Amino acid sequence: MVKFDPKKFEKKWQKTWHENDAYKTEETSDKPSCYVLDMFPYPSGSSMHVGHPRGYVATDVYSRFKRMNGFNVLHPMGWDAFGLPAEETAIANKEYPTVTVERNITKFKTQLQMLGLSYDWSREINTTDANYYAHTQRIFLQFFKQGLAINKTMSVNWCPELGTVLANEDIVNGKSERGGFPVFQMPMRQWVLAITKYADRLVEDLELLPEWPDKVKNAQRAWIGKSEGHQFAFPTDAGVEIPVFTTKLETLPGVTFLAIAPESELTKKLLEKAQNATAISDYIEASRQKTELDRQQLNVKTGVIIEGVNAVHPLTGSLLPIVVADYVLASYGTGAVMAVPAKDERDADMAKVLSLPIIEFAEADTKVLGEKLDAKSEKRYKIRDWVFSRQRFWGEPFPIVWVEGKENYDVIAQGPVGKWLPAQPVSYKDDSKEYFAVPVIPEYLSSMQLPVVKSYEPTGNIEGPLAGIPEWVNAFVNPETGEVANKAKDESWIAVKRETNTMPQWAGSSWYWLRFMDPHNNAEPFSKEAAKYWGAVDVYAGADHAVAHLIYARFWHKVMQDAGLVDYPEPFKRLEFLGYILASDGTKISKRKGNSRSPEEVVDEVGADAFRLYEMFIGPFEKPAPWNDNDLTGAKRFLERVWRFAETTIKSKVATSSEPAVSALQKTIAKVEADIESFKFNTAVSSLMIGLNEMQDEPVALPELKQFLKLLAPFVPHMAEELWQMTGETESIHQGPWPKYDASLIVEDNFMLPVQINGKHRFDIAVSKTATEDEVKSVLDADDSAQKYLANQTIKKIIYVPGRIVSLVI
RNA sequence: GGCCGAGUGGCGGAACUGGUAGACGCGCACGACUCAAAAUCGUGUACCUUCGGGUGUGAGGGUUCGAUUCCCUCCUUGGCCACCA
Repeated sequence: MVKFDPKKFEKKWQKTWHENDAYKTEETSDKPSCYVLDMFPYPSGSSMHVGHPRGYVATDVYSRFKRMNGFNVLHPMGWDAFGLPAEETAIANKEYPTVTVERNITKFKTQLQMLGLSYDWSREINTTDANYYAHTQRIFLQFFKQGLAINKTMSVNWCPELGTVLANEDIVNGKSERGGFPVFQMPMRQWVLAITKYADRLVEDLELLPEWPDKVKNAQRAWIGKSEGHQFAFPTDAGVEIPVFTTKLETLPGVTFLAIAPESELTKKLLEKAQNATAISDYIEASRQKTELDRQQLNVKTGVIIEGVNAVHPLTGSLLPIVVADYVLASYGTGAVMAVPAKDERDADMAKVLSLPIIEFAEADTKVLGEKLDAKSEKRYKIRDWVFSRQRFWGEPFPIVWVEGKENYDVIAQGPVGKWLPAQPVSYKDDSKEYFAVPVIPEYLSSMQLPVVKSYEPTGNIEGPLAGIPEWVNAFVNPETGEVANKAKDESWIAVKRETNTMPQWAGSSWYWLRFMDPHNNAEPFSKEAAKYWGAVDVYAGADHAVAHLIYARFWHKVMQDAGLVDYPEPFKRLEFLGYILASDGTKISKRKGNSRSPEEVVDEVGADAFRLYEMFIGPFEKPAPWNDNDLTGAKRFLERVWRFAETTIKSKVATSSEPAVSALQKTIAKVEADIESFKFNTAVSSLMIGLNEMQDEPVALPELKQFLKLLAPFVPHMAEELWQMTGETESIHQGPWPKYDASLIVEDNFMLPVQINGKHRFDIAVSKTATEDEVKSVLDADDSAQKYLANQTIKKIIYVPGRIVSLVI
C-alpha cells in the first residue's frame, strides 16, 4: 500500500500538464464551444487569502467537466491592473505602479497555479500592457466616432482625497467606493460616455437573459431608473421660464411652489433678479460645501425663497414662490421641480420648513393638461451619462489630442482622421479660444502610450498629473496622415495638445472577455471570426457586481455591436454570483485582523485537492460560508478513503462489479453531472461521498473504479490523475470522456412505500414502485402494523401516489 | 424607506413539480485495534417519553389526505439600492 501523499504527486502533475499544454484551448475545432469566465482580479493587495479561490475552483470544476463532455472550453485568466486600487497601493508603497502590478501579478499567479487550475495561460492578458490598452483606445475611438464620447461641463462627483472625479457607480453611501472619502458636487468639464442613449436597450435586452438572476435584472432596471412623464415650463414675472419634469402631471393643481437645484444654470439667472441675492449666494455656497453624504443623510430639508421673483401657476394664474433647495438634483430632469406638498413627502418637508402652503386638491386630467400646457411626453433616466475621465496617472490615455481653432480642425478632417470624426465636433471654449478634439487614429496609437514619468501622484487639479509633463502635452499632428509626434516634421504639421486625463478602471474590464478570444491579435482588438465562434460567455462567475461592471460591459458590447465588431446583443449568457468565505468566527476575512490562513499553508497541510474539495463542499456556491478547519480535515479524510478504495480495488482484480456497486455508480453519475451543470457543487461532493460509501464494501472491478475516478476528476484533478495512471492508463484522465449514465443499471432494492394515516407517517409496506391501488390495499389488509391502526376502522378516503406514498383517512 | 433573499439538530448544510424532514460532512459518545496515544475502522447521535407513543423546519393562523415547500399576519436576520420629482 502506498500512503496517500499529495505532496508527492500534485506538483508532478502540474508540471506535466504545463509541459503538455494540457489545457490549451483549441483555436479551431469541430467541438461545440463553451466559454467559462471568471471575473478577472485586480492585483492590488499583496496576496490571496483562503476565500479567494472559491470562485476559481468552481469555474475550474465546471471547465474540466465540460472538457470531459466534449466541449472546446475557453477558460482564461488575466489582470485588471489599471485604476485606483493598483495606483493607491503603489503610492502607499512609494513605488512605481508597474512595479507593484508586476509583483502582485506574479504572486497571484503563483497562488492560482498552486491549485491546479486549468487556465489556458497562453491567453493571459493584462489591461496595463500597451498591447492590450491600445485596443481599449481603439474601442474608445468607436465611441468617439459614433458621437458617444463627448466632452462637456456638468455637475460631477469630485473627490479631493483621491484628486479625481468619480462616476455615480463609484459612489457608495455618499462616499468614494475606494477609500470611503467625502465627495462633493462640482461642475467640471469631463469626458462622458453617452450611456443614456442606450438606456432603453439596456432595459429591454434584459429580457434576453433568462439565465441571469432576477435580482440582478431588477437592480439594473432600478439603477437605469426609467420613468415616463411630461416636461413643460412655468412662466415667471421676471421673464425667465422655469422648465420642470414631472411623472404626475395630474397633480398640477396642487403645486404651491417651485424648487430648483443650487447648481442649476437657472439659479444663476434668477439670482440676478432676486432681492435677496446675498442670502441665495450664501446658500449656494453652503450647499457646495456639503458632501454627498451630508446631502443624502441629513434628512432636514433646507432652502431659500427667491424674493422678488415668482412663478405663475398655469391653471390659476396665482403667484408661486420659487425656492432654491439642495434636495433637488441639478443632474436629473430639468434641475427644477414643481412641488406638490400634499402628495409628495419631500415637498411636504420643504414646505413645513419654509412655512409654504400645502393645499388639498382634485387631480386634473393628464391628457387635457398636456394639450393645454403644450407639455411633451418625455422619458427620463436615473442613470447618468458615464463620467469617464479621471485626473489620475494610472489609466489608459485617451487617444485624443486638442487642436485650436475650427480652421485647423477642418484641415485635419480632410485627411484620414476625417473618417473617425463624429458628426458633431467635440469642442470647448477657453477665454476666447476654441479647442477641438481630434482622435489619434489606430495606426498611430503608439504615440499615445502612457509615458514613464518622475512623479505620478494626483495633483488635485482637473488636468491631472500628465498635464505637468510638457513632453506629453505638446505634440503635432500631420493632417495628411493623421500621425502624431512630439516634433513637427514639416510646416504642414499642426500643433496640438494631448488630452491629460486618463480612463477609469472600468475601461479595461468593459471588453476583456472578447480579447481572451483572440489575445495575440495586433491588428484589431479581436477578430470577427473569433467573436462569432465563441459568442457570448456561457458562464460568467464572480462577485456580485450587479450594477457597475455589468452595466458598463453590456453598454460597451452594444456599442461594439453597432460598430459591427460583434453580431450578438449581450455579452454574458449566464451569471453565477459567488458567496464569500468568512473567517471561522463568521466575520469577514481581513488581513488586518489576521483571522484567516494563507492558501499556501492550507495546501501545505492537506494538499491542493483537499483544499479544492473542501471549498466546493463548504455550502451553496452563492451563499457566504464560514471557514472550518475540522471540515477541511473531513475533506482530506474522504480523499484518503478514496485512495484506499482505489488501491484495494486495483489489487483485488475483481472481474465483475456487484449489482449494488454498479447501481450506486450510476446514481452518482446522474447526480454529479446534474449538480455541476447547475453549480450545486456542495451536493455534487456529497453524492460522491455517498457513492464511495455504497461502493467501498462491495466487489468492484476496474471499469467501475475508473468511472468513479472520472467523476472525481473535476474536483480533485491531481489525485484523480495519479490513481488513473495507477490503473494502467497512460493518457490524462481529464481528456474524458465523461461516464455515460445508464438508468437501466440502477436497481431499486427493497422499496418501502410510506403509509400515512390521517396525515401522519406511521409505517412502511413492501410493495413494488408500480403496484396498483388494489395491490396496496391487499397488502395493507394482511399487514400487522396496518391492522393495529385500521382494525375496526372505516377508510374514508385513500390517496395513492405510486412510488411515493399512500395516505389513508379514517 | 424601496427591492430581493434567508431563518431546519451542538455546527456547515440536504430535501425533485406539496409526498418518509434532518442526506452528506463535522462534532460528540461508546466500542475495536494499541502498553498507551494518534490515525483508522465499527455503532449510535433532533427533542421529550410512563417505551404505548408524543412533539418538532423563527412565531401565529390558513389551504390540503399530506406543508420546510403554497397563502396571510408578525418577529429576527443578511444583501443591494436609497431625496431621481
